[in-house]
Amino acid sequence: MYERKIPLSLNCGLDLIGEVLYGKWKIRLLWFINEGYKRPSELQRKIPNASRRVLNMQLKELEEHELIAKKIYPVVPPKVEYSLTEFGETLIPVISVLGQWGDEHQERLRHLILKRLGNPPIE
Amino acid sequence: MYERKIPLSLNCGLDLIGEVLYGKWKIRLLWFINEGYKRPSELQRKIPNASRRVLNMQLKELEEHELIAKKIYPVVPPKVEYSLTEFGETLIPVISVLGQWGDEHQERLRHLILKRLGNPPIE
DNA sequence: TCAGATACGGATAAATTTTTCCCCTGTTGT
DNA sequence: ACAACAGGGGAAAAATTTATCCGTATCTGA
Repeated sequence: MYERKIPLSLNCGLDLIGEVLYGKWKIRLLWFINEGYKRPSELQRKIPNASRRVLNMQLKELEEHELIAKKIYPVVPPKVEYSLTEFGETLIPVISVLGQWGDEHQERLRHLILKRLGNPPIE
Repeated sequence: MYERKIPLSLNCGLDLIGEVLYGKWKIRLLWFINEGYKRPSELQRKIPNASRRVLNMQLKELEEHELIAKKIYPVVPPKVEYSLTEFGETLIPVISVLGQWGDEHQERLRHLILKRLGNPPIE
């Protein structure tokens, strides 16, 4: 695994939540799992822009942070299901607040973001 | 400036808020500005782990996203003060929710994060 | 038998972000 | 005269995160 070279700060709550939520797709993974999309292949279809590899890596991190649980069914073809842990569920209202703010201000945000970026490739 | 090569997604509120809040120090900058630390040098002292350069860059992005306003006093030695815009203020409750979650679960989080990372350099 | 679905993971490359280093302006204090 | 502080910013290196490409398995349906 990658070995950090720059010191980590874990002083306040913001540092801590940042540590478990940073990662391009983590919030969306939590969200979709909460909505009932449990299997890796379902999640990959919900987030087609992400490479299969990163989703697996981020799922593993979420699991190591005890936000989700992974259940492997010993069947063939393989079947895996993720679910939120109790701890992970406490994060749902938080993510919901984030999403609401974004939704409430969508137009303004979209405009500001695009303005700042010139002509970025979208979607 | 850096020119994006990977497409941006701006579909849902989560994408949008992510776009303005991602950046290692942005949330903390907003927080400290809200607490009354307005001048660049004060902010740098509050966040000594960040390089001076990045703070300036992230402040500029926050400004372009209209979350903060920059006032330059034409005096010598130079004096600059940042403040939250009305728009930026709407984000404070959101950040507060993030911080609270992190605070509530600090012990568990600290433990989980350190466990996953082996022996990371801290602070 | 071959294509496709399910799932996992190593190695390497590319993209992106952050740090480091050096330089600029002008005033104040020693 | 010189260091320190106030505020900036360009260029390049380093750190970190994501993407791409490949290879592992077993079973099902055409």
